[in-house]
Amino acid sequence: MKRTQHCNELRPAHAGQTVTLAGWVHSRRDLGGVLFIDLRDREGRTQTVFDPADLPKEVFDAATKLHSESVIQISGKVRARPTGTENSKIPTGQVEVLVKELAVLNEAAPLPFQIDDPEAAARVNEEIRLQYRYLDLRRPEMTRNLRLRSKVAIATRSYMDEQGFLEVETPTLFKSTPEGAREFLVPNRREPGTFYALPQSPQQFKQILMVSGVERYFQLARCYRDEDLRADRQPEFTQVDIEMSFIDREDIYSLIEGLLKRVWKTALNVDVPTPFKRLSFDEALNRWGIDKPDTRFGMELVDFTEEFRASSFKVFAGAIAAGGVVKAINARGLAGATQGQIETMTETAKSFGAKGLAYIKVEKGADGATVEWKSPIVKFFTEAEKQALTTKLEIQEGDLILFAADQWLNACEILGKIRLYCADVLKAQGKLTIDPNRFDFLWVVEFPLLGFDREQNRWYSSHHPFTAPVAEDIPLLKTDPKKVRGQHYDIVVNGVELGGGSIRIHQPDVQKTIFEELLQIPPDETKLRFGYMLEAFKYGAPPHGGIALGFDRLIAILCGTSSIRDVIAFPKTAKGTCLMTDSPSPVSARQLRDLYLEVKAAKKE
RNA sequence: GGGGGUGUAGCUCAAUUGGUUAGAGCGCUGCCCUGUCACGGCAGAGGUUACGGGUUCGAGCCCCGCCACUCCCGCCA
Repeated sequence: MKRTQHCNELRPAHAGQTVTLAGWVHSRRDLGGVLFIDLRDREGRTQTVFDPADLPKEVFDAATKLHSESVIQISGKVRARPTGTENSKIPTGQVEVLVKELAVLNEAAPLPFQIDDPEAAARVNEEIRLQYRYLDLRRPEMTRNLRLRSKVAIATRSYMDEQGFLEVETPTLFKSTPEGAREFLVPNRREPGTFYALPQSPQQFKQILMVSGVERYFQLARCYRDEDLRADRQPEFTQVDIEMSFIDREDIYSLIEGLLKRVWKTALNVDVPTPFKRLSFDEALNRWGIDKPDTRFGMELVDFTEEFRASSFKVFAGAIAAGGVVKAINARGLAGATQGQIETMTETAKSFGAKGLAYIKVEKGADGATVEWKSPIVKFFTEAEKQALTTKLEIQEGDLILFAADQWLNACEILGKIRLYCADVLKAQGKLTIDPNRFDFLWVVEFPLLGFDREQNRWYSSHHPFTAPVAEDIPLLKTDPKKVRGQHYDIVVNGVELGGGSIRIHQPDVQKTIFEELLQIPPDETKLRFGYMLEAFKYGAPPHGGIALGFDRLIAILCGTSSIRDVIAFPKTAKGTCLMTDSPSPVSARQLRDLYLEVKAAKKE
């Protein structure tokens, strides 16, 4: 071994021992005579002392020339630091190593950015951090993220093993199934014109594994989707993929609650209370206007449909007459919203097809004593209507009331977006604070199985076509598909969708109804795309279901970062490129020829 | 595909809103300094203001285009 201890190991008890350490030059403090070098490795750092009175001149001179991040190995004697020079900021601060020997293992060139100052390094442009990712990853914050990710992966594996699950790997060279996300394609050299696709998820393989009798499957599976990226979306990402046989929804809930309890305990030493709250899709929309509510703050949606049914304010009464609803939220403390902020919210409403956004600013009146409702619409309201608003929204001075009048889903979603926007504004103003250690876990259940696509005039699966309907709703499939609830569940924490899954259809006739009658996929196409699955299901398919958790998002939440790039060792940019390796990149004419491919796009300069 | 933001020294940022020779901190180079730990002090080098056009007597700043990074919408069964 090139070292006897790591850089976070030496304590006063080691005094007198001769040790060898190796690592990176974290910082150098040359006082002209004595020279200090902080040596850093993965575990921490240790101060080493070079004393010219005690060292050959060549060794001391070599030490004075060392650059930050050069890799060195030193040997010397551990000693307690002289009284008054201890450093309480680091765990090894009571001791230092008096260097006798120095070996420069690798001399570092001047750095493209500093990594020894955490605050400065965190502000460095991400473009440069990605280009020199190996330097970025040396920063303790990034090392911590990698370490936490590893711990959670291992905790997940051991929990799943304890629960009787088998870890099974599934192919990444898969069949193209052009439903859902756009796929990455891999040309097949052996038969020109045919392609593999990288899987969007191991969905079909894991269901086949249930037919195989595996009963309990899991995998930390790499998934690939060729869609545009976001802070929480990468073209390749990792899922904790799970599938079980002979179970109901309740079994999945308790399994995942146990897993997350274990993960939070392992990663943060936090005890997560279980079971988690459960919300129906309807309730989530009704109260928070979104199917992944952040319940760490209030500002819930309040319904005023009955109060305004006969209103002389035609915008509201008209929406209700057309079968819609009137809902409102109270953004407490936001009466001082700027014109720009109101404008932003109005644009949000309009993007959902609303004509505008009705609001009331509740401010101190001109006389300074009474409270005045400043709003273009309040003149249309009766006293009874105003009274209802005051009571149900608990209106007081400083409030901003925002309305949506539209079809139920649309009205909810508009206010759901605006609620989150208001929360951001209030957070920025310091009027809303959320405990960073608070985690509001909840299940959202009873999603509608199907949605209706007006443009294509057909139904589509709101989750995926293998999701089982709630048993008692099966008769409705042929009479009133809209009312059919799916056995689908999402796990949500703090407004982030951590994962989702469903109990699957295991009866071929139900599956056939979904494919052919509702999704209107022609039988021959069904056979082409899913034939092997339907075939497999003919030979004894157990009832089964599963779930997939976004592992990168999970780690990001645990690390307290909003970008999953911070928890992936080598992430890609928003355009899907790798700045370190400069990929994707062109290939040789020969490679293309081997694949029988021709590039038709104009060459870029 | 659409919208917003950013791009000035190796890094992080300034540049009095179109006006003389584009500055600072850190880093880098050299010198000084024997108890520092973001060591300190002195001196120095370092710029095609992302790139390409345009307007102007004059552009880092205004206009057009383009590239990269980033955030959002669409998209992500």
